[in-house]
Amino acid sequence: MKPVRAQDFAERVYDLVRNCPRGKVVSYGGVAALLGHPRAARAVGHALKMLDPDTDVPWWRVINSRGRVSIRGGHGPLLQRKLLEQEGVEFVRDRVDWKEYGWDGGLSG
DNA sequence: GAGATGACGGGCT
DNA sequence: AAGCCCGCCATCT
Repeated sequence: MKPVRAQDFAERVYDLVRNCPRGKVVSYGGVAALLGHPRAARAVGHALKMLDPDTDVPWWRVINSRGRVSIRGGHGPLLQRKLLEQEGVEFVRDRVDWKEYGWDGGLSG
């Protein structure tokens, strides 16, 4: 058994987000729960925050439990919304419908 | 080691 | 519905 380092947590987040099918979205809490840490939603946000602009992780598919973009300030939220719309995700009242685009963690995509 | 921060979530007012 | 507070976890200073 290889010891689980804190840094690995971020890697697990990236690996899971990479599994998120195109055109779908998942919440921070959802990612955390799938990783075995249902209360580590904030930690997931940190992991994505540390990502580089050249990363291959679809961080934009991760939003908050309200179906809203959590990033504040700058072009961050605008970029995320644009990327999602490019994948077919529709925004209603600046929100995404979970029963329509919500990802349950399975390979349904 | 301790304190503060944040791309969160749920509950209460 | 909108705003405020507390709890949770990982990272940074």
